[in-house]
Amino acid sequence: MTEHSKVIEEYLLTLYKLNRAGEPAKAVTIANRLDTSPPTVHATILRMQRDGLVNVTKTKELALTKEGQSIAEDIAYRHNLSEYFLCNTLGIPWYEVHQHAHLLEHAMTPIVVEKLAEFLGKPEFCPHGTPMPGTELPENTITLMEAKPGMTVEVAMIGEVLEDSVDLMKILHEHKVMPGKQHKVIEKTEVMRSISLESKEGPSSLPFHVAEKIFVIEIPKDKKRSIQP
Amino acid sequence: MTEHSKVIEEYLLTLYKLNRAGEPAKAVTIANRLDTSPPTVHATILRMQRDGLVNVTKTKELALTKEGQSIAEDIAYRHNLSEYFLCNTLGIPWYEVHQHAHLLEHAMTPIVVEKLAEFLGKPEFCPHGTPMPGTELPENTITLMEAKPGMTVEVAMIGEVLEDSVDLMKILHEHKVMPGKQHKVIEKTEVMRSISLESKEGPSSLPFHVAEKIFVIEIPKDKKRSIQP
DNA sequence: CATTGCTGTTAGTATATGCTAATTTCAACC
DNA sequence: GGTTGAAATTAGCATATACTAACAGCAATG
Repeated sequence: MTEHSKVIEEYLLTLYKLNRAGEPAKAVTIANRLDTSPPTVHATILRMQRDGLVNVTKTKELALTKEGQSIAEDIAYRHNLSEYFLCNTLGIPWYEVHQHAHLLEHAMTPIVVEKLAEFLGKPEFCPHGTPMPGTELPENTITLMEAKPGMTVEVAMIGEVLEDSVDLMKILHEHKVMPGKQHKVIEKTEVMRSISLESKEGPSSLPFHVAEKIFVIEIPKDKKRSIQP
Repeated sequence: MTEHSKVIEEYLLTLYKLNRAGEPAKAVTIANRLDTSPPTVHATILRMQRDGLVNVTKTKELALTKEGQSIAEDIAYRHNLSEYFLCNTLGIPWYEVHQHAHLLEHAMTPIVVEKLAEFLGKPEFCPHGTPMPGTELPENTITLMEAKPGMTVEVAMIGEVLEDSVDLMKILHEHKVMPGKQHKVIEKTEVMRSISLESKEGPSSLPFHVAEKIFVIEIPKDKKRSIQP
């Protein structure tokens, strides 16, 4: 568990998130996500291989080593814990915390992590609904894309890819498409490539590529809005 | 107010602290404080000059520019605020917070600083008694070296130079030589080059070089221990 | 089967940060 | 006034992180 630079920590976290999202972990993907040139990514991955953090398969897939995985989980935890703190303790809007946590996650000593977790009551999900490493979303979680018209669903998690766009996040917030809120799926129109929803706050419409990254749980009819005032 | 690297922020903070302690700000001093070789310090200072953060006088003194000063104050504020948070909110011992804050101070966005300050109630002193930039110690503050035998003093601030040694800090803690605590000055022995104190917690003895860095306020006889249970 | 196009890789640079060894500068002291 | 010693500086080098331009490899597609 040596010390690693901010850059290396970013790469590890990116690989971790790609894994969790079930997306292939390739060098190009990192280049896109981190807005870095392919040669730079290439060189950095060579160093990470040298340092035993990743392995590169014959098909050029990047696989975290035991150590890489372990460090990545640590960073993800620090990130999610920071977000929880910023949102619930400091009152920064949930759709803005990501960017701030992005810096903090690299600046927390193990003691700070431990004490902060205690202070916050060992939360298991960040404000976007992302489970801490070691925790999982409920079995019956589906993406909003998979939800059928007529269903009432409760938002469980806003996919991490979406967090990078504050503008989009803000729109989701305005329509109350956020963890814990319930929405009824009205229709999915192929032509518009969008899904329309209806909630207490009014109607909204989300493009398919966004709906794919929003995870929800179906709410049986008789339990609708059980936790909504 | 461009973005500056962690390294540059460290240099700025070091210069700021040297200024406040009234010590001459030379390149060697930075080299010692930051445990960096003189050539490295030299090169870094050239970059800082180039970027308008410091000026070098004919006598090789390093002087912060307006901008350098402003950024340095900002960093000092983030540092002190972090320490206050770690100590008062998370319950990390006051003599250990410095090292953790050392990382956090470079990872706080303006919004986080603002919200954290509000949450903490805009504190004016860090756990070591260091005033936030803009705040000053009371006029009648003296160093423990200047206190006369027989005086009862209340510790106001543990000089920042001492914070780097956790071992020393821990000893100060064990003897309750910490902000807010009162001690009676028993004697100053030149031979031992140390000062002996006496408090409710018992006697203690501090070497001159440490006593020079501890700032205290004389407590008039009739007010002794007014705030101590 | 050959072309197209994405992905990966090499080559060549640049900057910030770090080091050691050697040299210069300058003030203080004999 | 000359010597000495600390401080500054130069030279030479190394590593991590970045870039562009150019090229290689390989799969999918016409």
